[in-house]
Amino acid sequence: MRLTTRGRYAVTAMLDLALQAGQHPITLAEIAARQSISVAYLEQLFAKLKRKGLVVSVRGANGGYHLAKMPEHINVLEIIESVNESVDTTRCDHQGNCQNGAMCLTHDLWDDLSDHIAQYLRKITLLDLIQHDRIKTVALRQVTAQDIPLSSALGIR
Amino acid sequence: MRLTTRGRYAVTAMLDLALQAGQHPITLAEIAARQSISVAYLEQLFAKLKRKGLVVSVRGANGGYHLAKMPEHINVLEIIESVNESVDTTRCDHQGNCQNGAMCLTHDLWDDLSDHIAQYLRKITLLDLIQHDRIKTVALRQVTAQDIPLSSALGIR
DNA sequence: TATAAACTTGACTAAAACAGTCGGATTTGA
DNA sequence: TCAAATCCGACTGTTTTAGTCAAGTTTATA
Repeated sequence: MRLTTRGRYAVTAMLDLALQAGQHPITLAEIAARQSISVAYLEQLFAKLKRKGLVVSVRGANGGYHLAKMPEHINVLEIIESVNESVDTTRCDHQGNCQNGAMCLTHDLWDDLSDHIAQYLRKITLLDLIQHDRIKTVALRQVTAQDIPLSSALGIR
Repeated sequence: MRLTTRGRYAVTAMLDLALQAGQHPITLAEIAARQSISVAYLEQLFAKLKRKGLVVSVRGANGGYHLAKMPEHINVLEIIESVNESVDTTRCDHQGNCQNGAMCLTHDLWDDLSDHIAQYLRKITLLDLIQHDRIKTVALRQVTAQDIPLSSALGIR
């Protein structure tokens, strides 16, 4: 388990995709502009997200990306694991080369921690993130958001 | 929060120190032999552990290290943070340069996760680790352990 | 049917972190 | 005195991170 800015970018981009979801696909250029990530870097990340089946692409003009599943069926753990790929490699790999009991113990400790983190992140879906932060997100959204009335986004009517 | 082999080595070494605790200080050479870590690397780690007040040193011949506190008052989090020093630097540092709501959201997500991990690790003390793994540890300990009867270590009488 | 918009792929790079090593200096018990 | 031990700073090779760059392929649409 590695927690770096790459994982943060991936979650941010996926969240952006979820927030902008509609009929037409979303281009990386749009996400890049909104989230201040270079298109080239997003390409790298989305290649992995696509490979893991989290997004689907539409090639050619007017192409872009969609979420492959509903926001409530995509959790944060799978996003992070998609871009970081190698899940934690414990030195003493499950058995074998433990020098003695103490060595094995810290292995278990690390293993338990990994499970704990994984469980925590697996429970958080994109929908949770959208709902938790909807008001702030919409309020600060840039001019491109004019297609969504602020009042309805805020739940006012 | 970084979780690497450095942190694992530090916890292993501290646990070794706790298990061997007695009147005379424990040398790095002993720990190195038991845990298969080079003395040079241990020196680097123990310099940081000492700086953070987790161990005390005795210089000169017959010198070595002691735990600075009782095992129940040393938790895993402080050991890891001692050797990794830089606690997680979130790109969007608490406020300021958040490009928009979505960016801020992932910042919060990451922050919450860090808290969660920290809480988990802070609850685990060296004493917990000793007690949890006492049997295996003692059973596999090397020849130097002849001073502790296996039966008593196993709780048999 | 051009053509421009968009994804796709693979190679490349600078900087940082990791995982140590090495040489020497200092301290101190015996 | 001398050997055992900590202390200290500099150094190094490898891996990962965080990207960039160039050259494709695909496809809607004018």
